Amino acid sequence: MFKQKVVELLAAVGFQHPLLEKPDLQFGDVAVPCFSLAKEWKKAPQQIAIEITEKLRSKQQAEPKQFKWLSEINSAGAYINFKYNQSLVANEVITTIRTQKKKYGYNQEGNNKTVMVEFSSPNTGKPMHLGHVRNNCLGRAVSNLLSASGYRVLRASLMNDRGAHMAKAMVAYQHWGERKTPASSGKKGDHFLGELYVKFKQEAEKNPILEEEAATMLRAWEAEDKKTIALWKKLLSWCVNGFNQTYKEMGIKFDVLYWESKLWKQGAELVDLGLQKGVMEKLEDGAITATLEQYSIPDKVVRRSDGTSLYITQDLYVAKSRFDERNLDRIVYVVACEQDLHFKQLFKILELMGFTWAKKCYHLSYGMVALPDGVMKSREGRVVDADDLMKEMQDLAKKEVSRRYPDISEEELTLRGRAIGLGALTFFMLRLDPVKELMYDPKASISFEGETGPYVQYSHARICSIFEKHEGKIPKIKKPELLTHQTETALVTLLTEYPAIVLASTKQYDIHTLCHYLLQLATETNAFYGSCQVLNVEANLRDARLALLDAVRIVLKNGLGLLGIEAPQRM
RNA sequence: GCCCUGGUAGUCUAACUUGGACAGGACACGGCCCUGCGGAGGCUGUAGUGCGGGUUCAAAUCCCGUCCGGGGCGCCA
Repeated sequence: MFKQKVVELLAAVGFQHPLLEKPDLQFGDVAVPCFSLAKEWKKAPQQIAIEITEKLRSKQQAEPKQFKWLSEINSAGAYINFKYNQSLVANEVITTIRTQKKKYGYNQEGNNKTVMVEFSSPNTGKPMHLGHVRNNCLGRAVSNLLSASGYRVLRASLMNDRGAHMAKAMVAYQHWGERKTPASSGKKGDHFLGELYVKFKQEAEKNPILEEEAATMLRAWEAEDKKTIALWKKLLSWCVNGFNQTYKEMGIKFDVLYWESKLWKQGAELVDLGLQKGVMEKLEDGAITATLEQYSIPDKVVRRSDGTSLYITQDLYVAKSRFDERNLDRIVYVVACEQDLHFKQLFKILELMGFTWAKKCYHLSYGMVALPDGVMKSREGRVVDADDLMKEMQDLAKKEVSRRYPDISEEELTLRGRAIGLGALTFFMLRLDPVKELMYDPKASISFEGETGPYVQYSHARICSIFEKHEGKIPKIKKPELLTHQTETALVTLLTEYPAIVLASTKQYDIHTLCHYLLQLATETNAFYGSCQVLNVEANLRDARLALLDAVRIVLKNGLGLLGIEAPQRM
């Protein structure tokens, strides 16, 4: 909120569009490099910095009121450094945070426009794995961030509930299911099916006839054979029940579910339209392809020679129907980088078809999640199962908690274990730039030291503990000018930056930026304790520090909330 | 083979869009703080831009080449 004032000040002395940087503490709170003006003004940047600083200072003398939020303006080399009037800034930011509470950091960038975020989109018939965990975490965080930026968010998932993988599970069930059910065997529905799927893979290697059976099963499904459909529905409902348990465990909810089984034939009229518009052309054997070669993208077949449609045909249809029906401002597809080309083709076709909303489609691509010894592939049987992983993390967290608090109740232990275990997992998934491949190292992920979710949660809980010691009293800030220690002013400055971090994180889908901000805030808070006492000091100073910590606590909780992580009061 | 993407200390990573003040942080390793308002902490030391060119007053950042990793190139999803 004060950066904007700096921009205005500079504009008043003829420096348009300055770049604001965060300098080293010794220099000030905001720094502006003058290199960009060197050419235009035909002067050395150092000289420019001195001149602008002089101008600002004389302005400051003329109208001191306008500058009361600034304490110093200095030039240093090619930089102009601004130092805030700390007590004024501290008072304003702390009061703002404590007034807005949960809403601090929100903005109205979205202006209530609607965005759909499609994520997760699992294949039924197999349980979710580590890759889905990253996807779910990203999808949830992006949704939360967009929501905080004033968008109406529709969380959507496209369930891939038909096709070869389901047919195989169905064949496997007929052979080896022995009339068992998830309930009778005490298994989660998706795991129950997952085991059948693996069984099919193993048996099919020995007995190729099974593949033919699966193909027959798929044809029967497509022909809507009654018995086949009944079997499919039974297996599907088991699987969906299983998924719902996983989503519940993660705390993820969807607003809209799409079912491939209801959509897979759609899109024919778009292909006809594409032909009319010359975006698509018929091949010799009757298949139809979108011609993209002139845009350096490989052509893409959108209708088979037998007249049936393909996955991308469905995607074309689904995109159009979403924009037609829901007045969307944007769709964000959270899908792994394997499908980069698919989305490139999809978006290009939509654009060539003349849909103006095509440019509002965004593929949030993320790198593969790997195990230390190679990439995860379900058929290799080295899958890290999502449910197992979440349970493992919670067990580890519980172990840590009970080691520290042996007398804790089982109920409380479960709550904390859940918050900490899932927090660790979620933060681990979100702390990296999405384009980077993520190596899932079980040992590193369970560590509670370093750049982790539990570290941020710990900082929050530690503040809560101080308030508890103070009998829950939350004082007003009376003398913000007492917050003069280096660690205090650093915290205040960090707090002012939070809304800008949220906005930047949202605009660029850079969730890891928010993660790093929270780590920094947590580190700075812990450093603060090292040099400042809170409760055992004079009352006005104590209250000022408590007010500061209260604001930090709110921001930590808000930030973790956006990431989809709980902020427990005790750990 | 072609296309996309990444390469930053022993390991992982930030900054790359918009080139600028000693490349920021974490883990590991070494030293210190050890009856603390929660040590799940703080302070501190060592150590880094794959390689080769180019543009620029200035390059981790932009351009070209090269090497290495990952992904993709189906009338599969």
